Amino acid sequence: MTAGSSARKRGARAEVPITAEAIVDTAFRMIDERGADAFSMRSLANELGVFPATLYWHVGDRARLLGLVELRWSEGIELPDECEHWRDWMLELARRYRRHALRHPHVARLVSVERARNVDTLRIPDAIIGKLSSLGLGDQIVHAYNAMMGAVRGFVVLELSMAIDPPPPDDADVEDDMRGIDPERFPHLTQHFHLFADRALSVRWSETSQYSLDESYEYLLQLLLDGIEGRMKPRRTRG
Amino acid sequence: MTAGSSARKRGARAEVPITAEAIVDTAFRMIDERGADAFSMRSLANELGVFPATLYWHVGDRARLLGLVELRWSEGIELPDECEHWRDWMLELARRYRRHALRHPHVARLVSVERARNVDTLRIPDAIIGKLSSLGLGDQIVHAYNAMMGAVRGFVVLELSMAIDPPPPDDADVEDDMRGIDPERFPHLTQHFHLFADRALSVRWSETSQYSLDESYEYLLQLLLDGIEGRMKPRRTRG
DNA sequence: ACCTGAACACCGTTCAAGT
DNA sequence: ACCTGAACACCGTTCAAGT
Repeated sequence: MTAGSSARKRGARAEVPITAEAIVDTAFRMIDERGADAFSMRSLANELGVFPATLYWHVGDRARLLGLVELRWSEGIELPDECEHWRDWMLELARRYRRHALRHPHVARLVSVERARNVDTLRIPDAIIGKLSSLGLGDQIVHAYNAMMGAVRGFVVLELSMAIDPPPPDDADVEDDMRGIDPERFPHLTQHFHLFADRALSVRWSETSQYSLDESYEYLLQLLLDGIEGRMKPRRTRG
Repeated sequence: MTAGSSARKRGARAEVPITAEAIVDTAFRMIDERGADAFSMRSLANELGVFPATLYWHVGDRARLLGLVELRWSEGIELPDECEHWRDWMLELARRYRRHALRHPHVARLVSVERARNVDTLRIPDAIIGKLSSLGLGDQIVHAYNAMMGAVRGFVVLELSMAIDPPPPDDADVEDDMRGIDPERFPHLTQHFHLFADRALSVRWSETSQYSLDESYEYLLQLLLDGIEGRMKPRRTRG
């Protein structure tokens, strides 16, 4: 009984037939509940009660499987109603994106980090382009798109990697890191430490910080949307 | 001669002594020149002519080694002169950061993606905080910092992952993907395809696209800096 | 202090062979 | 068409033992 508990005869079919869908399902659940480290082609096969080679028959290789997991994940994001004003629409989409990522941090991180062979939907990109195209941005539309996409997705990826990677689990190093930073080398951080402690990218340690980055995210979105708005009308680019 | 070409006697020292520095050096070079896949603790040990266990004695484990590689990489970023106006200073730093990342794409991606045990300098964060603190942002300073950090680093990470992950190497799929997108499902992308083709995040395929994201990056930076500037004076947040 | 040699417990992927 | 069983070529990490 190398694969699962019910040893099948060589070449016999599984009693409950394995499908690509069931594989993606289980992979998603494993990553979501037990973390990325608990997932491998072998552990997944074991969970399903089949041999690893079976997975390869159904979904290709690991990269393609992760592509399918990414697709399943992204389908969980619902687009806001079309009727909304573009600014509220964009704001709401960005919020939903981040909320969905924080709800499935392990999945969101793994698929955005590993070379997943793209089964990319273009569903969300297309919707964003649609909204932006009505703003009279001209050829700048592609830059507005890239700026939104890069900043929003990037922010969330960084947030996830801080939330997931356990910083060196040296017990009460918290206090050490806190007041232990060298005021000579890092004078500005020292001075404003009360504002940044456990609240800023690169200055965070407790994996589930009591302080979320909610406000910073909102701040970023306002910067982006204000900026795009300011470039809409034939008002000059700067000044 | 399992390790290197010159077989040493059991327990004998290496003729050229291995140091932590030499290990980080070689790791950096391997990742930089041959890509992340060519790097492993074993392949690195092999390159240095020692057994894997030697590395563990000098640098701890893989996560710590990557932390050191990250540190080495980040040291290659020089801070702009202090005398510059804050806006030009910030702009220049952001440009240098991206330039440095694009110069060492494999290193920059691997260390930003893998759980590297943080040997983080806080050199750059401290400098950024210093600049921001002179703008009269009040408590918003932490959000300005997070927004800049998240958007800039995030944009670059996404750009790198598109540049590195070889999209399915199906020869002239370029043309297939180009006009092959379903106009029913993705009407907006279809309509503005000439603007986005190979020029936008999620809509890029050739790994060394002739179109860079330079302009989009500049656009993003202007949005961010304009926004921060607009929130400096006791001028109201919106309107 | 520094390194070997071997072992442990894993990986992803391929493939002939079975039903 | 679908799955087994075994193999190939790797991993990261640990540890007793040597010098």
